[in-house]
Amino acid sequence: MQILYPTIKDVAAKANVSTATVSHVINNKGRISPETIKKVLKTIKQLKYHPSRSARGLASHKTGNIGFIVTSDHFLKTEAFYTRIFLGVEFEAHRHDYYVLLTTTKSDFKKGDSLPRFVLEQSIDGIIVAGKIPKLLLETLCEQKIPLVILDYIPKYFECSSVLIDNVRGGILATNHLIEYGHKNIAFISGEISHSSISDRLRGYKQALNDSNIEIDEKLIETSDDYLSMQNGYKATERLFKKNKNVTAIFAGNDTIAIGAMQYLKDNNFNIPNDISLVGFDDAETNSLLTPPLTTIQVPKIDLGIEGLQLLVNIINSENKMIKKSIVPVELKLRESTKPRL
Amino acid sequence: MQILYPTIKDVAAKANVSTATVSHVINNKGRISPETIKKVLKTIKQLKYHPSRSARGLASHKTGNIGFIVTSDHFLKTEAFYTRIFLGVEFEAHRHDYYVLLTTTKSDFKKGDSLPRFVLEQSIDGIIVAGKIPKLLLETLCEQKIPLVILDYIPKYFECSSVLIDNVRGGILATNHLIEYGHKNIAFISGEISHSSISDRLRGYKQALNDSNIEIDEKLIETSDDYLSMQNGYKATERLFKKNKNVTAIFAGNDTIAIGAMQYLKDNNFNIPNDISLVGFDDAETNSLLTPPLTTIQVPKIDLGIEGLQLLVNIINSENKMIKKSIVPVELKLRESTKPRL
DNA sequence: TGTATCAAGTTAATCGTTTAACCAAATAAG
DNA sequence: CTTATTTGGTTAAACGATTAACTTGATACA
Repeated sequence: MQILYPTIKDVAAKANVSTATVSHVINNKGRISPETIKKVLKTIKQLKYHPSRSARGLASHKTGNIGFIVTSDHFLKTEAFYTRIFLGVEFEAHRHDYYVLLTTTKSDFKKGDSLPRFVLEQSIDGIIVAGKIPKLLLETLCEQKIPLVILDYIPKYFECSSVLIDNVRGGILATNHLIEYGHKNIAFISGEISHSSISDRLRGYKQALNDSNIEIDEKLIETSDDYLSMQNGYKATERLFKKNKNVTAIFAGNDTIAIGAMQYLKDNNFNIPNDISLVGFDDAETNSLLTPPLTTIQVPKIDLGIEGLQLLVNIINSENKMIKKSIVPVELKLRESTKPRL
Repeated sequence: MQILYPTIKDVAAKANVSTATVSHVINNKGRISPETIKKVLKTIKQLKYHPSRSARGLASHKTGNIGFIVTSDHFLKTEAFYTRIFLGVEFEAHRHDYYVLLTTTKSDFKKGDSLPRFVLEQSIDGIIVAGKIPKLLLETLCEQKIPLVILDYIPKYFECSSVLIDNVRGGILATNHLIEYGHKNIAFISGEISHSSISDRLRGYKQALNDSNIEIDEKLIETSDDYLSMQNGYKATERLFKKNKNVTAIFAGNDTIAIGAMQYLKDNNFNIPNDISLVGFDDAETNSLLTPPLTTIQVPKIDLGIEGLQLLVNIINSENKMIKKSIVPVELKLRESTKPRL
């Protein structure tokens, strides 16, 4: 029933060489004369031959697949964010002739829980981890000695290759923007403050204030470790205004928090941007649909994925499995939720 | 360097049986006594053995992978829509122990262009096609005799297994909702009218009007074959109002078109929903962020993916490769962009 | 008692590559 | 003119499963 694909034997027979020669031509190995190479390549083309992945995998222990791991929590709650990273990875993988196997994992990985199937069944050559995953899982993965790159998260007490967003710089950009617009009472609100990305944004905020000789007022910093949801953005803003009456600008830890803040401000008859300027941090692509459109720090999620895959491919192809790190830049995306203070 | 995984031989040796017996136990084939099964399973657990995908693939011609094809155009322009479908497929694949290989393809597939790599390299057991893809590509895929399911699109002059959204019913629901709200001059606007999904929505619109004995006014129908973009939604609304002054409600072919319409209406000082009621058709998840939140027909994209994968697995496992079709229901999602006409 | 039948496994070929080890002819070196 | 080295391959053994065909001992049947 299934169509019969030509095998390496067919090519070898037709080209009057051994299968080893064909294999060598395909993989640019061994010593083959230019004429033979030409002849073999021509035959491959004629027969429309493509080596079987399974056979290659079995013989060479290279599968041509990359595993992509993200916790199901993250994926569901911040879908657009991780989806775009995945897309970046997938896009770049395509260029490098890899396929990406996506899997989600529980965020409460326990001892005895089994690793993603693609690890156990040895159907990947490397792993990309997107965002925070349980420490134990990460450790277990590293024990497998499979090349691994982690995106958008630095585990504490742990070294591994990673690609990060320049969160500190993003925090500085956002805060400086508000400072330049003449704001002095600039608040920072967020959830998940223990996540490296968020705490880095806060660090950027503080640094920018420092650099402008504005005193850091802890009452203007309203953080928690709750999830980055609209609800928690709403609540954080509520708490902020309970403690503080004279806020004129808010830098939110991410866009979802910002949308929650927006909601609170609308409910309490604050006008954005006339009364309050608001800056987010880009986890979503839909900010331009908001009223008013949200000024934010733009995170190149696709690029993050691309960079991650490139790094991984580098590691796979290099002998010395050294740890490499990379940081992708961010920029301010000016929209209508911020306004110079008169 | 790489950790050494146990092979079927290790299991066989330790359990004092042949590799064939182990294989039979794993695959529930052959005649093995309960005690032997128990013994083998125990050994497998002890050694933490997992069969290698590559080896299995080579020997049995089953890869455990599913290919997912979408045109890059669609994916980029309607990312959230296809992403969610992909997520549904991926989710269900996980349950069936499959992995999904995603690939994008150009929307102008020509004779001589090569098929997705996973087809050529035989690294998939079945294919899911999401949305409209070039006819020639679809035909070429079908020639390969690989089980295939197409989602959210029916090619003309072509039979294959598919899962579709109940677009006609969606059109009826949207239109009936407006009728029940007392609207008479209900417009339909859209792009891509030649796409089966859109033309079905229009059919639903017409049928609903008919059923309520409202005459169909062609001047109230403003369609084109342009892409479903906000810009084209804007333009379509503009054209609509040029021809027509007394529209009180608009049913848009999808949410993006609706957002474009919203923009036009705002720019021209129409109030939604007081002056004009607006209904979309759900391609996005972000409608609740709009002002006002958009009433729409909710499309269960995740379910569409799930259903698609189930159908595909059915086909893979069944002897007779007959064509199966499935339709997923839609429902009205009431928000604030529609209002009873006084 | 002799012969089928059946249960429970085993043997060995096979899937389509890769690759270490080998080889023959040509060239280079001394 | 030998002997070493290089060039351009080939041979055959893996890789780790699956599976058709076979075996062997037990049971059933006539």
